[in-house]
Amino acid sequence: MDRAQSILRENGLKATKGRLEVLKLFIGAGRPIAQKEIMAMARLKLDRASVYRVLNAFLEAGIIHKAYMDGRHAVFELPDSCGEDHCHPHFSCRGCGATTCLKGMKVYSEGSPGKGFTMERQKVLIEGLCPRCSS
Amino acid sequence: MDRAQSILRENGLKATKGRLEVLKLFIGAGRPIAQKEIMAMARLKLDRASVYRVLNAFLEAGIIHKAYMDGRHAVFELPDSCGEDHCHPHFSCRGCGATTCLKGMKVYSEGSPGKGFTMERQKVLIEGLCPRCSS
DNA sequence: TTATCAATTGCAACATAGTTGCGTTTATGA
DNA sequence: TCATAAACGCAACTATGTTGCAATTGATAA
Repeated sequence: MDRAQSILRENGLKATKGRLEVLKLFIGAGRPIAQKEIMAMARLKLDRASVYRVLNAFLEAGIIHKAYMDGRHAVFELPDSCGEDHCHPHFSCRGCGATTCLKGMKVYSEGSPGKGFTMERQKVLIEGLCPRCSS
Repeated sequence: MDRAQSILRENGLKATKGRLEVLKLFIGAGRPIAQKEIMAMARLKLDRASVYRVLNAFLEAGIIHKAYMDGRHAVFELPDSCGEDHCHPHFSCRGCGATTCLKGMKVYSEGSPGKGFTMERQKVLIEGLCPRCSS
């Protein structure tokens, strides 16, 4: 029927109310969101523990990934166009705290980390002021 | 007398036992460290709250800066060679959890974040396996 | 050197993010 | 429809970090 349902099925996860709700929020948001926001946006009441379990199940299945840590809490997003090993940078606004994906930017690294280091993933977080808070 | 003392004086901070101890640990470590490590390495007993207050005082004064968030806890370091707006990337080992500064690497970004965004700081965290955990 | 006073500390309580155990409910597949 | 394993809600717990307050201590001035 809908996209959420088929994503869950593809990943061998039961299509429970909570999972559908959370997944639809991710699809609808189109930007990285945190557990707190999920609780606030969800129409049906979800238990905090259950939301974390849903997030962990999604993470394990690769349905979402951890965009970055914002202060003390994690921010998650659908992988969309980014691969596991290299993703678009994220922008975090110092003013309003909002998160944006900078899909138009690419980040290159120069030099090598050193002998013996195996690089698996690169996370880039850019901090500053968003258009609304800049003016 | 010693470097720690003069750093505190330059920044108008009282040279208390706790501050000297924490600052010496940073100087001695030569790598990013977390509050937990500070508690473990400190010879004289320091209160958890006091360590956080020392860290916050140092952050405010610019003596240290937050290298990045590792899971749920922050990792701090002396700024050394890196400016406020752009710093060397950090390497976090998936195996042993150790943190390393990749001072030999530089990170460039291509493209612009979009109209109206003001970029202030860029944080790069590279995850993978360190030489010891790779073999 | 000693007195003074604001800054700092230690303790305890609190806040927040995330996890876990357990009994109950629910989605799936036979 | 029924059986069953997975998922859920609740409550308790862990870990990181913060805050209020009384006691202590470092820097300055006498």
